[in-house]
Amino acid sequence: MGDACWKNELEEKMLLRPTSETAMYPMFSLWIRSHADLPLKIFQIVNTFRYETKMTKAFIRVREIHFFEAHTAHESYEDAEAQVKEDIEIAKRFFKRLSLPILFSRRPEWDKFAGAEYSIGIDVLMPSGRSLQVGSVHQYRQNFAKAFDIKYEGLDGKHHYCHQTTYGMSERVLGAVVGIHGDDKGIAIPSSIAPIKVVIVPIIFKGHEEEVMRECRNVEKELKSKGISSIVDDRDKTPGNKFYDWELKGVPIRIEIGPRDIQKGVVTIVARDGIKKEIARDELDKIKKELEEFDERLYKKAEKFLKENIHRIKKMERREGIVEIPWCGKEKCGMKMEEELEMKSLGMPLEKEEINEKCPVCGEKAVTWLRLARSY
RNA sequence: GGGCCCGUGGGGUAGCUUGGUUUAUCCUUCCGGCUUUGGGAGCCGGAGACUCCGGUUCAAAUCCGGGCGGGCCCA
Repeated sequence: MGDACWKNELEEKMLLRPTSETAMYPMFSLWIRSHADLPLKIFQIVNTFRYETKMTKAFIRVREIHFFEAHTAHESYEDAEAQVKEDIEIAKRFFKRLSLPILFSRRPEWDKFAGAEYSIGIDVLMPSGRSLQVGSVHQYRQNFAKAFDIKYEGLDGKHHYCHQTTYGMSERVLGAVVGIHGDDKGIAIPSSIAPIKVVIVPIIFKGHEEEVMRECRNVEKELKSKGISSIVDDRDKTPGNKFYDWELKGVPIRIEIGPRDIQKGVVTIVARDGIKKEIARDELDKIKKELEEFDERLYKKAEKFLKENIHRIKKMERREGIVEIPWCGKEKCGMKMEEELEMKSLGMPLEKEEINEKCPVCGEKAVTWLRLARSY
């Protein structure tokens, strides 16, 4: 950041902090005395500022980043490795709940976090065809422990350096939700995070006002008692107007209740993605399943897009989305691919896989696939 | 870091080139009323703006300089 920031007096006084590692690890070295203190797992939410003057993009490239991150310290490399595996499992569950398909890639050496033994990036593919990193897991081994003197006394009575990991995400996750699930009508929010899961729109006809409103209130009350957050839209607007409004805001399910529904003993439900059906008035429990199915459709749609846009290619070839190219593992060849394809490396797939291809740059035997994409 | 563009009611805009007949246009929004309601209804009434500072001029939303804010491309 250098003098760019304090050359001129700022309107707001600000305090700059160094990286989390630098701020936290001197404390780790005080807190950690013996193996009984391990594993140590610290979670924090912290805002970091990046010197971005131009090219900011809401959620995706911001000056103030809202990070949430986990720092762990362990006795052994194996314990730290187990933590990394657990982090990956947590990420799978977390992003699945957001209906976001993700890719794990082990970043190439030249692109790992400085000080890490290795870094795993969690990426999504945005509708623009560009990848977006939404999370990272780092294995630090003893690198930081040695730098910050983080030691514990083991059962053997000797002092050992800890093994550390970190795991973090930011509001980019929201950018991914909005970008991937959004459409021309507005955003679509998976039910797991939708503040309002169901909106009830009364379809009022002259002479049925009270009857319809009463029914709407009853349905609302019932849904709430089942733990489904819902509201009745009783504004003085036409139903069509309300439909557009709630679609813009991304509410997963809309319930329409009019005289016809009451007469038939049903409610009409329409999911944010357009699926419409009637369910019996006394089977409102089914809404829960409808919400799950909505989330699953969001996921499937995004997964289909991701799969259709991952291209395994054997020679240097420009494609939209993400490419996977056989790679010998040499930095020089990786750089060449980045340069020629005008893409950045995401890294290697975590899953080990036999590969009988040749690196298209040097012609030597490939040891892995290298993923590349235009990224944010 | 280099280059380019833009700031007009809550949102979107016209007006700016050629300064003055503009009480600053239109759509939307918001408030009140009547009426209507199964995909953006209608009528009546009301509210709401020239980013800031300086300059030129009889006169500035309009021209000039700067600040602040925003956007895009390149590194």
